[in-house]
Formats: sequence, structure tokens, C-alpha cells
Amino acid sequence: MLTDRQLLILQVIIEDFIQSAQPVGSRSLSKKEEISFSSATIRNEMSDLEELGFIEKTHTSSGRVPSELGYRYYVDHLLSPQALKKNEMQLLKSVYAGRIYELEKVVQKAAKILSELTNYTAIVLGPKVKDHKLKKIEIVPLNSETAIAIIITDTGHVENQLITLPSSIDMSEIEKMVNILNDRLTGASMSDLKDKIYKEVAVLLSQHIRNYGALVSTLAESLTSTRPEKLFFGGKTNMFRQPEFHDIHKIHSLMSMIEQEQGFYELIKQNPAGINVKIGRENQISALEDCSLITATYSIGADQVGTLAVLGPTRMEYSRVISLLSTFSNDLTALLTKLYQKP
Amino acid sequence: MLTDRQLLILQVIIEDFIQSAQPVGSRSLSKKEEISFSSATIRNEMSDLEELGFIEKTHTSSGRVPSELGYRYYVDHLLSPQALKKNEMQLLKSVYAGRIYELEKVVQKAAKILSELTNYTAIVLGPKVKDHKLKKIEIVPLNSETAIAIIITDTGHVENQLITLPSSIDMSEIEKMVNILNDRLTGASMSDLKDKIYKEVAVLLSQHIRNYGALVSTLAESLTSTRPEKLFFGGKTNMFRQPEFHDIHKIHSLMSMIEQEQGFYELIKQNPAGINVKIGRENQISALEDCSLITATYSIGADQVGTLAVLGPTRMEYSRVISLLSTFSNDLTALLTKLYQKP
DNA sequence: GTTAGCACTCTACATCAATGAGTGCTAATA
DNA sequence: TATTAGCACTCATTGATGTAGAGTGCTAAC
Repeated sequence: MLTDRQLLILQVIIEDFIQSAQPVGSRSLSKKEEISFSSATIRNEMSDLEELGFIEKTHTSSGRVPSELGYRYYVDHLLSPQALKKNEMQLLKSVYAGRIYELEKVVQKAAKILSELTNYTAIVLGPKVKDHKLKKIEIVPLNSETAIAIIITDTGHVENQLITLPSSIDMSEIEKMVNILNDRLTGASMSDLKDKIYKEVAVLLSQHIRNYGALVSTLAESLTSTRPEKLFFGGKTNMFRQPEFHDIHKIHSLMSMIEQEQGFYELIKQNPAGINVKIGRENQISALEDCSLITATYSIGADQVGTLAVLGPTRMEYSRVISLLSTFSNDLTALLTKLYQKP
Repeated sequence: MLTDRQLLILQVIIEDFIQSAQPVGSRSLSKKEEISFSSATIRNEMSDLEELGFIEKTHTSSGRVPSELGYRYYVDHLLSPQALKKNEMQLLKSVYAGRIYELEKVVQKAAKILSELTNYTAIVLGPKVKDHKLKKIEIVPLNSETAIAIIITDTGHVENQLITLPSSIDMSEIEKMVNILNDRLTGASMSDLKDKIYKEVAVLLSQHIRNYGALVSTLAESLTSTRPEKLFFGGKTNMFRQPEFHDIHKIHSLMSMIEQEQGFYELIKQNPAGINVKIGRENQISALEDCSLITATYSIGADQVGTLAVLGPTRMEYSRVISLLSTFSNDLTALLTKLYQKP
């Protein structure tokens, strides 16, 4: 495969380009400390690396730029893990600061810190609601036709949903219903709710409430309408600073995509546990063809509940971001496990 | 003051520039239908209009561009109200579509429609929470130290807040407290809560709960911590399409400002009832110096609860946007009044 | 196998002239 | 007296031209 010298050159080219955003030439390479051979030699090696598809020219007589394949190889084989600086660690630890018990707030803050630390855009997915346990259900009638159903989970997450009441129902019936629901469903995981409602609760309701059929299905639907996990963003406008996005059309399509959210939801959700790196067109989305997305999952106990992600240009500081994400996801997992996994 | 001919010329210049985004010259003006005199005459008039500060040149031999003063005069005196098209009306009415009872959803949808109709950025402020009436309070303990307080208003708005419990409290005390709170506070307007808690509720609580002092103040603070009215955006990225924002730095500072939200909150909140137009630097914010902001307030009954706003370039279709906003704010007021103002 | 040297390529930048849309001014016109 | 035609002038835009600099590929020498 590649000789040690080729690997060295590839690595130096990529790291130089990540720094400078400028094509790297043989002469400027030969001046580097790490490199002890002449520019002509480098040119020969570069020519081979280009033939192998790891680097590219922007025009016939330009310096070289890493290709997606080059980045991929770099990420898979050449990456030197980078220790975090003290102040980075400090900022990172500040997620713990203050007494935050609300999961969403922790996660929102995580996105903010991550974007500040990287100067890229941070996206945090989660936490998955369906693995949470139901703490309490409340139903508050607003008028004769509608009521608000409120669901509280053990993680402090509150959800509410408007439901339509059958016209015949009266207050005492609602009260009974709420009691039954809480009695039977408290402690159940959110994903089991629907099942339990039909299997356990329906029978009970039928004994106390006229017209229970419509109500049961309304309830079942509204309590479990799979509300997707929320996305939290940090540093949405950070990409404006990257020279590759000084082009109006590129930054427009990128910002539009960020605004849509949906696309990122799909993109991030599908990642398996651990650290994942998607480079440029590996993301399969044209607005992201100059971007890389690095994701890291986090968990509560053994349950993977969400994902941290950093979106940057393909010319991204992979090594730093990967270190950051890996540390952060571990810390976050530890924090959340401590807070929410009751023995 | 200005002659009729000068007014005509000013109007045509502005409307042409709004259309084309290009400086308007005397010769191209003279070719317009509305204009029956020669380019030389126009040049003379233009010269006067420039001296008066209504129009400007971008360089010594360029056509003219409206100044902020010009737009201001146009908005105040020359605007011809523009009837809405049928499909515009239709889209506008679609806010009513479906049974939406949740105020926030209505308002969010309003922002979306407004941005689609104008191709500018829409911002909707409100609804003000403090004028809503309390429907119910619920307190759900999560563990021995923390609980979640949930507040439901008559408009279907649900708020929740983490509170810290005094270490000595037990379940039955919490239950008593919730009963007292609901008993005393239901139907009170949100802005009165704090007062009432100290004046009416504190005494009662003291009779039933040990250590009530700390709890009362925690409650009072967390129930009334003036959560500002939310901002809803539509078409955040629409400004990318405006040629005046093809400059990276301009669009960057604008998007950053939109991302911050806070600035717009201040800006929009302060507007008096009715339609208001702020042109360019009238907004006092450098990121908005090429923008105009048109606001329209909406109400529930006689209470002004929020504001619709459209942010566009100074070269904005004032007439169309004003018509839209005015119709929309009336419709929205009517809708909300019907839905939420119970006799 | 490595390197020095050289011809060649391409970008970036500056200069220059031509074009065209615009202006201001003046003198003729109605 | 108000309007207009005519003209000299200005400036942005465009395309052509030239040059400097950074880069490459190739060949021949080490």
C-alpha cells in the first residue's frame, strides 16, 4: 500500500490544509520541519497520491487539496488523538455547573458549549422520550369540548397535548379516568403506554365511563403520538466564518437545511453507537457536500438516548473534534446516569 | 413643499427601485407611461429631490436611489393601499383551518404564512402570558429535593418549572399546598399571581405546612419569573434572496441577530398599537441598517397581546406588506377573541 | 532513488480602453 | 418662464492584455 513517506506527506498536506484552507504546494511542504526531502521528491510522491485518489488539484498547476478519500484515510488511519487543553476541559465541565435537573436544559447547554469549543455548528439529538418512565398524567378541561393532557416523565420532561372530549363526558368522569390512568400507568415506560392503555386501562374505563371507546383511542393516540426527539442547535451561524462558505449559494442552502431541522434529524438519528464520521458526500445531501458531520452517542445507564454532533467543513479539525466529542459523550453519559438512573 | 410632479417622480422612483433593486435614471423614467415630460425635466426635478434629501446617488453619475427619508415620506404620504389577491386571502385564512385551540400553534402558523406570503422574514411576538388566567397548578415531586411545578392557563398554555423543595416536606403537605393554591389562585390573571401568593396564600399555607416560608418564596418566584413572551419566526433564510444581502458580512450579522432573538424581542415589544414602520437606521441597530421592520399588534378582545412583524430590506414592498399585516392582525384578533374571550 | 533545473501552466492582480447609462449645465424653444 | 434638446463629462462594467508568483511535470545529473 502506501509507504511511510507517502503517509507522512498525506498527513502533513491534510493538516496544513485544515489550518490554512489553501492548496498545499511541494515547495512549502519541503520547508516544514517534519520533512527532510526535496520538493521534487515530494512532487513525485504527490503525483502518486493523486493517482491513488487521496489528493486533488484545483487546476493544472495548483497545489494539492485532500480529497474525500484522503480525509477518510486520514480519519481512519492517521489521526493522532489530541489531548484537551485545560480551559477546554473546564468549559466542558461547566455543563455540570448549577443544579440542572431538567434533561432538556442540560442537553441544550451541551449544544451551546460544543459549538463554542469547536467554532462549528453543534447539534444535539435527544433525549429519546420513549425510554422515560411515566411519572404522572393530568387532564385539564379547557371548555366543554377540549382538554389538555399533560404527561410528566421521571426525567422532568413535561409534554402537553390538546385532546377533544366526547360531548357527553362530565367532570367526575374525567377525574375517575385520570385516577385510573395514573394508577395503572405510572412507572411504565413511554413506549409501552399505548399497549397498556388498550390492554389494561380500557377495561377499567369501560366500567366507569359512558362512551369510553372514543376516549380511549383519543387518549392512546395523543399520549403516544411519537413526538420525535428534539434537536438542539448551538452556533448555527458559525459556518459563516469558514472561507468555503463565503459563497452565498452554499451558505444559503446550508442555512436553509439547518432551519428545516428535519434533514438533520434523519441524518443524526441513524448513527450507531460510538463516534461516527461522515465526510462530504458521504452524507448524501447536496447542501452538505462541503461539510463533515461527526456524531457521538450518549446514554443513560446502558440505554443509548441521544446523539451529540458537530457539523463543520470537510476541512475540519477532525482530531480535536473527535477528542472533544468522545470526552463529552462520556461525561454526559456519566452525568445523566447519575441523575436519572434510579436504582 | 413638494410639487405634484415631484411627488409623482419620487413615487415612481421608489416603486421602480423596489421592483428592480437598481438605481433609477432619468431616461428610463421618462419612458414610463405615467410620465409625460422629458428626461431633462426629470433631471432637474431629481436634482431638487436630492437636495431635499429624498433620493441619493450611489456615485456621481449614477441613477438615483431612495434615501431613508424618501422611504419615510413614501410610507407616510404616497402609499397606495393595495388590495390583496384572492389566493393571498385564501392562504391567509388558512390559519383558521383545522381545529387549533392552542394559542402558540396559531401564532407559529401565522409566522409561517406571513413569511410565505411576503418572501421576507416574519416574526411574531406573543402572546403575552401574564394576561392569561390561571386554570390549574400542579406540583409533581421528582425526588426528595425537586419537584416540577406545572401551570396551565385558560388559553391552553402549559408552563413548567423545576423547584427545589425544603428537605422537611412530605407528600401530604404538598398535596395540601396544591389544593390551597388551586383554590385561591384559579381564575387569577398570571400577573397577579405573585401578589396573591404573598397576600392570600401565605397565611393559609402557614397553617398547614411546616417551614412554609422558604416554600412560599420559591413558589412565588418560580410561578411568576417573568418568562418573556416567546418569539416565533418564519422564513428565517428568506433574506438570502435579497440582492442587498448577497454580501457575506451583511447577511452574517443579520442571521446572527435573528439567531440571538433577544434583539428582536426588544425591538418589537416596544411598538405601540396598530401598524408601525421602522426604516433602516430608525431601528438603531447596525445589523438592520439595510432593513425595514413593519409591525402590527393583535389583541384578544380589547387586550393587546402580541405583535406581528415583517422584516425585509429597506427596499421592501411596503404597500403590500402593510395591507397584509393590517388584514392579518384584524383577522387574528377576531379569531383569538372568538376562541379565548369567554363571556 | 533523489534532487536540481527548467519549461510550462494557471491564478491573481493590475492596467487600459471601450461601452453605455447616467448626470449637470447651457442655450434654444414654446 | 417652464421645458427640452444637446453636449461634455463621470463612473461602473466589461473584456483584453501583461506580469508576478506559486505551482507542476519532466529530464538529466548525482
